[in-house]
Amino acid sequence: MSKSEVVELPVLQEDGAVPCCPPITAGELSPADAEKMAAMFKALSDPVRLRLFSKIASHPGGEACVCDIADVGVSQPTVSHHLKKLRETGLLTSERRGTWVYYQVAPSVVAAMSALLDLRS
Amino acid sequence: MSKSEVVELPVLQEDGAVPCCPPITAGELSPADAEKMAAMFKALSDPVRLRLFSKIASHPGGEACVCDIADVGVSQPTVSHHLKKLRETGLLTSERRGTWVYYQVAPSVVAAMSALLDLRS
DNA sequence: CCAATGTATCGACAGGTATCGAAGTAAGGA
DNA sequence: TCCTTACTTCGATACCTGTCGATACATTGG
Repeated sequence: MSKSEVVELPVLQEDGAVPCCPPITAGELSPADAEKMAAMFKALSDPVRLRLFSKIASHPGGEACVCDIADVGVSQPTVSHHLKKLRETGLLTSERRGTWVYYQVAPSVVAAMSALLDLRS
Repeated sequence: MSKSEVVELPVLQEDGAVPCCPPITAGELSPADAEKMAAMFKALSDPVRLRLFSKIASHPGGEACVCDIADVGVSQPTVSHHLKKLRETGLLTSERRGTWVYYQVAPSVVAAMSALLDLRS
């Protein structure tokens, strides 16, 4: 849980080039690829999680303290629960700095999602 | 249910230019926008639905008969249930032609999703 | 060491959802 | 008209998920 190494979304290969799955319109998804992609979409399928993710992504540097984004209309434990889900899916990473915990958008997440949607053309 | 006019995803404006929601990284999402976007992601957050969508999207013309895509490892009623959800979300449209029912990818769905992910840069 | 603040985990509960078999509807052919 | 095929709807069930209050853990400051 408190690993210091970068945790990457199973969907995303750090290798730079090709994401896990072919573009969604390029051909029939394999069951395995569908499973991975669905997990990513699932993480963003809750309005509260989407707002948290958006708040972090739109912060300068793509990172924000929990205290800066916690105002989304649900209790503090619920915010923590959603952030954990986003972290487990690999969309966010977290880092403690003193009293506060900062969440960052995982590198190349948005770019990888774009690739899945076939934007190369 | 059997409307002949094109049913469009609430998330998507047919106007061509701007989708309902600003790019996810451009700023904090409003609660209302988050709700709409989450609904779209939710529709794609199930592996079976994602495979069905992918099968249709990768078919020539972006449409396919149910009989052509029903082989995804679940019962036929379950397939129908998932297709209904995709239709209700506005990602697919359906049309009966004689014995068979054809599902099509709703126009500009993928493009609109791309816009949400901020691919302008 | 203790208090205060920020964040995470736990346990419980209500509501949602994926799945199935069975039954219903629609179209075409004998 | 009746049967067959294609698909949808219905009802039931097991599981998953979002939410909360209470509690635990972590860090800083006194």
